[in-house]
Amino acid sequence: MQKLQNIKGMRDHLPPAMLLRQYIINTLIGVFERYGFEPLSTPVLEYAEVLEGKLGDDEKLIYRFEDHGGRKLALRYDQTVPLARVVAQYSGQITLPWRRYAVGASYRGERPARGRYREFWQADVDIVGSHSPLADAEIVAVLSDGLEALGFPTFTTLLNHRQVLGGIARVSGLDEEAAGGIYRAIDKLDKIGAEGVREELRHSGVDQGCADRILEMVLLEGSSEDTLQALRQHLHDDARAVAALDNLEDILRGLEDMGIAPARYCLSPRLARGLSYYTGAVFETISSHWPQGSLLGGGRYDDLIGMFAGQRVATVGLAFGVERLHDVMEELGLGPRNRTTAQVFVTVFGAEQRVASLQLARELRAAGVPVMTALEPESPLGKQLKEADRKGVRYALVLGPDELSRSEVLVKDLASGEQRGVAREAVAEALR
RNA sequence: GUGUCUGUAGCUCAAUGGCAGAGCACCUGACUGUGGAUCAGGUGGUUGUGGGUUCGAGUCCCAUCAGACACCCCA
Repeated sequence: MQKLQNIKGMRDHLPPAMLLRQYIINTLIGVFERYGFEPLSTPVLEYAEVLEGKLGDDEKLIYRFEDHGGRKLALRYDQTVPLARVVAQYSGQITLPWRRYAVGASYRGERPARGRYREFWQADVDIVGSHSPLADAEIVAVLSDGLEALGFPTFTTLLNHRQVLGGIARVSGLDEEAAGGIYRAIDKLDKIGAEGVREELRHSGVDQGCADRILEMVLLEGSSEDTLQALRQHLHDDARAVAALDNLEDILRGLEDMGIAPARYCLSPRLARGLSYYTGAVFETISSHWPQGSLLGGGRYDDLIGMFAGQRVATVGLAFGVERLHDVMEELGLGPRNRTTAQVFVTVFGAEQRVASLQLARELRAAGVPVMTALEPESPLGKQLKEADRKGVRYALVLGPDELSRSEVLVKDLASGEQRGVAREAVAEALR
């Protein structure tokens, strides 16, 4: 018999963890659907060639398999490539622009860390087929509303644009192609400080004057409007950067018009992200409670979704990482503290009262109250109450001879210890 | 993928190279219509796994698996 253990980076989710996970997922789905996003589900397995050639260096992280027929398969790496496949495969059945969400597992053979696993769930939202800055704004709005619905007290979404970074590189006289390392250095500003970035830039072969110019732009702080104006002055010679700043201004106005609290977002020229497939706006949410890095992120990627269709399909989206949210919420004590699904435990006093108790449970369920019943009518009441308490059920109901003779039910609040007799027909109401 | 650290009862952790232990949890009872508190008793281990050194290994060495942290990258 093999030792029982999990595959590295893959976890079991026991009921307490599962209850919080489901709360997170259900809460997010609620927000998505209030914006009119539609659900999509695709298989966890894809033909390997569907995933190949889209991820660059990350390709080695893909889990690959052969099935019994020798077909080369792969576990999906994210929800984005499957979306691209669906958009191409069902073009006749999909009306653009399409707001779609997908919740499910993806797999990456990375080194696991806190908030980062080899099997992980994402709640992914995208708007497919729209260039509008309102689409970008709406994704950020969904992000904001989602985190607020989950009860996050503080978070900020940093906004930037790929062509703002490109402009910063260009006006500093750098080869854009070779600028990847520079973006990564810039992105680390908050972690390693201005001098750390200067050091890294120098290592990348950037001369002192260039580094100073880059840092001057990247260190801009303050209101989004001020940052925007300052960047316009620095980048006014670069047409693509100017267009990007116009786009960011439109997105910011969209957020304002949508009524998203200004404290929730901020223009940040230092935000870089992976950038491998982003083509426009990028964003990333940070929280002081998650020093490990970004809570979630996303952006516009106009080239990726259309690749199977053979045309550009403007798309903007983001992914909520369920495990990461779960780990942060657990640390912060956010979310419901339920340890079980049942709100009520119906005891069975004895053989004589068994029918009455089971029928009461049925009535409560019909009224929408989640109920679990005692399975051992012979066991003493104390033991049944103990079971209810240990399961974490809020109320215990007792239907003994005394209660039955008065057509009452004893309702005991296991948290406070208070108990009272309630008329049988009023029990469901009393438990609300 | 690189580096550092950790792994002993269900959980949190003790044990100088020399008899594997405690607290909590769990089970039973004190308590035949009342859970939590208290008291008494009890169950529970191939010390992650496989090798090696040694008279003797939880302890030292090697490998491996898993976890944590910092890089890398990301949800």
